[in-house]
Amino acid sequence: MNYFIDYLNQLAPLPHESAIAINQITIHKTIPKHTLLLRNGDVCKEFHFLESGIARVFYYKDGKEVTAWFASENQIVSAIDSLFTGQPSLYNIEILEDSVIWSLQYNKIEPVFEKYSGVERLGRLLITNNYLLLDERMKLFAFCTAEERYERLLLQIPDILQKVKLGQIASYLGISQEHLSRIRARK
Amino acid sequence: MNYFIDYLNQLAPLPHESAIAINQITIHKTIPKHTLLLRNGDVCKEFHFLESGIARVFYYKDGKEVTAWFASENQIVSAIDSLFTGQPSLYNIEILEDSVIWSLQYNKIEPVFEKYSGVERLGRLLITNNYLLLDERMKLFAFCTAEERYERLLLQIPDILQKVKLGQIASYLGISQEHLSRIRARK
DNA sequence: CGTTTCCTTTGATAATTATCAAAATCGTTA
DNA sequence: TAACGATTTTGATAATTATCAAAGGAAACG
Repeated sequence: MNYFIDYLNQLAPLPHESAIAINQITIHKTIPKHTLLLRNGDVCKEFHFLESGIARVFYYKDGKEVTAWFASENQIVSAIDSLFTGQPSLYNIEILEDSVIWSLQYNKIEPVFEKYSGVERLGRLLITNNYLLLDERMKLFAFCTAEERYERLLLQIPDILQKVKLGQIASYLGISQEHLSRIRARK
Repeated sequence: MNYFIDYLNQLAPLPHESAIAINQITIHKTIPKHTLLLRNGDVCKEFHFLESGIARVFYYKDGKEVTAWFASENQIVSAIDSLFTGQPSLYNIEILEDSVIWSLQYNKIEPVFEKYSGVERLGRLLITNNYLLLDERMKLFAFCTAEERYERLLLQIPDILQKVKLGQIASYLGISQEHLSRIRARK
């Protein structure tokens, strides 16, 4: 039916009827680069599936932007802290390259959960997946040096250097831009 | 009925029938301190609710123990990375003080999910909660100095100093034991 | 093109934190 | 209470990483 439904379907089989229900609360958009999908302080009400393009999640620390997450094709991006709590988010979501996305309106999903227990399961698997990703990121910080984290990121999103500024990558790795520059120099 | 069911019930209303179903796959145990509930390399097959006592999750890095998580009364502890993937865990789970726990046998939960969609929802909320906790921990590392993280931990588990060795706390905070000792000295 | 602006690299220095070794403290038990 | 083992603190030094400033390059725009 569409990329987003395909993605969900691969997490858990999604009957046609519930696929339609999800489709009805999902908006397909083309977003130009530099768009802010969410500004910190706002409540996040959607989560976005990236059909193509690249996005980053960042927050401000001492007035400076710090990247918390990158998302590229076939990934979910959202401010989960806000989406699930209804509290204003600390995070900003920025589209870095022209992107095609599917935005699911989370405030309309409750009736769909009620009606289709398979969707409830999908929700569980989706958040479980995201938990595991976050756990991976914690382990990466726990086990690996900045240099190793940098190499891992390159494996994960090989063309990230072409699309993202060095300072944004450095803050994602938890180091200063200068330090990342020096790490790259000695290779 | 029991502490664990009470806890679940407060996440989402749990009909009597499904409470019984959960109860049937849950084991109530008293665990003496220093017990290893899970050893790294093993697959985690349960998750544990702490009725009383304290536990920690740790891994080995360069032969040294590093604490990833503390859990105390009314909290869940598990090696979620392994529980949900079936892969061997990097984590160890150790009981630090004599504890009373409820261990849910996760490999028996699938039929319960199938039968009671409310339990599926509970599973979703449970993992969502844990996601938010992990996100908090990430933010703590992102936004706060080791000193602030230490103070936050004291607020969260005030008597942790009485129960846990300093080195274990230091590794949880991401610093050396000596450094934590010095942080404490200048207060 | 030439110029302007933004981004990355390089250099020098300072701050933070780790490491190693030894001393001090605490708790337990003979 | 004395003595032992375990834990924590302290001191000295080294390693890591940040910060600030300036130079070099690359991209964007007239």
